[in-house]
Amino acid sequence: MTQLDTSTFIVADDHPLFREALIHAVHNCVAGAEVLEADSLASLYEVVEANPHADLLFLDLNMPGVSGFSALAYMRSNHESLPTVIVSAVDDPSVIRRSIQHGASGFIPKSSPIRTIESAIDSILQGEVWLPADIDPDGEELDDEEARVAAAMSALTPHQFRVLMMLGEGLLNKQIAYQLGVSEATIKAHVTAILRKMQVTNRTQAVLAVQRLNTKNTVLIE
Amino acid sequence: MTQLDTSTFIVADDHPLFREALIHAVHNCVAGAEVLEADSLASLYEVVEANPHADLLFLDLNMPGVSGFSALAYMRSNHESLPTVIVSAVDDPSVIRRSIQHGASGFIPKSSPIRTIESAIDSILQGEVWLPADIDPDGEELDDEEARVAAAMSALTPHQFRVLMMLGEGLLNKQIAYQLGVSEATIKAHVTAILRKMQVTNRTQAVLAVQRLNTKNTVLIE
DNA sequence: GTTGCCATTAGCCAAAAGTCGAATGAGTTC
DNA sequence: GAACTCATTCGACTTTTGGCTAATGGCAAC
Repeated sequence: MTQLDTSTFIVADDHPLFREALIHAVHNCVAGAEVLEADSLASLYEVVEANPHADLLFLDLNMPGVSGFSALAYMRSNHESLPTVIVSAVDDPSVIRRSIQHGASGFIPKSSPIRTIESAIDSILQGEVWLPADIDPDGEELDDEEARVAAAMSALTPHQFRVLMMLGEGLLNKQIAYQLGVSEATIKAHVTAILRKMQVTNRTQAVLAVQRLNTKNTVLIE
Repeated sequence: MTQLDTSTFIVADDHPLFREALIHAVHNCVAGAEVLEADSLASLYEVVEANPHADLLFLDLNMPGVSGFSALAYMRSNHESLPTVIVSAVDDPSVIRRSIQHGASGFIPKSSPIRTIESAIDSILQGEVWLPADIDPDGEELDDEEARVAAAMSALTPHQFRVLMMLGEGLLNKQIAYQLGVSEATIKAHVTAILRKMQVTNRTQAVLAVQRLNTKNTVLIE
């Protein structure tokens, strides 16, 4: 059992039961650890901003508000000092490899036995990259387009990122403005900035770009 | 070798070499068969409409203009009498299963040996559903949302379908109008009809719906 | 402190998107 | 053949997008 004073962990997952199990595992690894929870992209922002010096983030790939590597790419560039471990029900080798390529410090399949999860946490706390036993992280290169999109998304500011995710739900500027509690003019300004940074000319293309970072993509270039 | 008089086959694949190989295999199975080719969604429309009584269509899942099950879903409902066999470089079990669930008469992985492909063609011509040896077609149910989208897309008219595919490329109404040689007003009318049938309120949402039928989707509902 | 970046907003404008109603023509039913 | 349905087409009209300018305040770097 690793012993760290007042370590802070963040568990971002929309499944309460699994969140609880993971928190339990963390406590077994680090006595007295403080664990914060988030069940959506929105709450993740709040928690991370309120605790900029957290030690480790456990991030589910699919939560309300994001699906896929978008949140990971964003987190890695906007909170570089916060190591992020992906925790996911999807355990496709390509998804695992891409998680690492997008900057994750590890990948824990939800199907892992508790013992395995705990030893994974231990390894990661010691600065190692932890992966399921049968995965070769260097299997394939990251698709060029995917890398380009991830880089573009990294350049987004926090608000821009949130807006982009909401574009990805097919929302109108007006709806986004209402949900974020700002004026529509603000959203338009953000959207314009997003389109520029993503190098696309309209919102539909921006959404298509984001889709490239979905877990769901199994690259199939020919 | 099955013997049929003046059988007509359509091979839709954007890879010329593979098209040729497949045509060769067809000729080996059916002497004197007529084989028509298409290398894109656009040319597929032309060929199918010019030959409404073709006997079998070999369809690649990923061609210029479509990617995923969209074309399959559309073909199955707009040309019910034309059996369609999916031919694809992707040989993920879930993709194979979904092909059948979307109405394909068989699935031939591009990696199959020629002998296997020929015996597959033979089986299919005799009305059987042919699958790679190791696939259980009843593995999993089709995702509800995916089925809903496929059903909605089946209700589209030929023009509406073409327009939807072009929306999926992020094109403007103006660009679609130009490519199809009609006025922008016509495209707008089509888009409105599409939005209604797909039960969404704007083009971005329509595009997101189409994405659900991409090969690339590995269903991950929780 | 100045400079730069971010977030916010307003206002204006042009372009694009979407809705409605209407005309045409093809095909079907009775 | 009259009545009907439906795909396709289009113009007129409204709403949404998106670009541009400009102004404000906050925060961080140098």
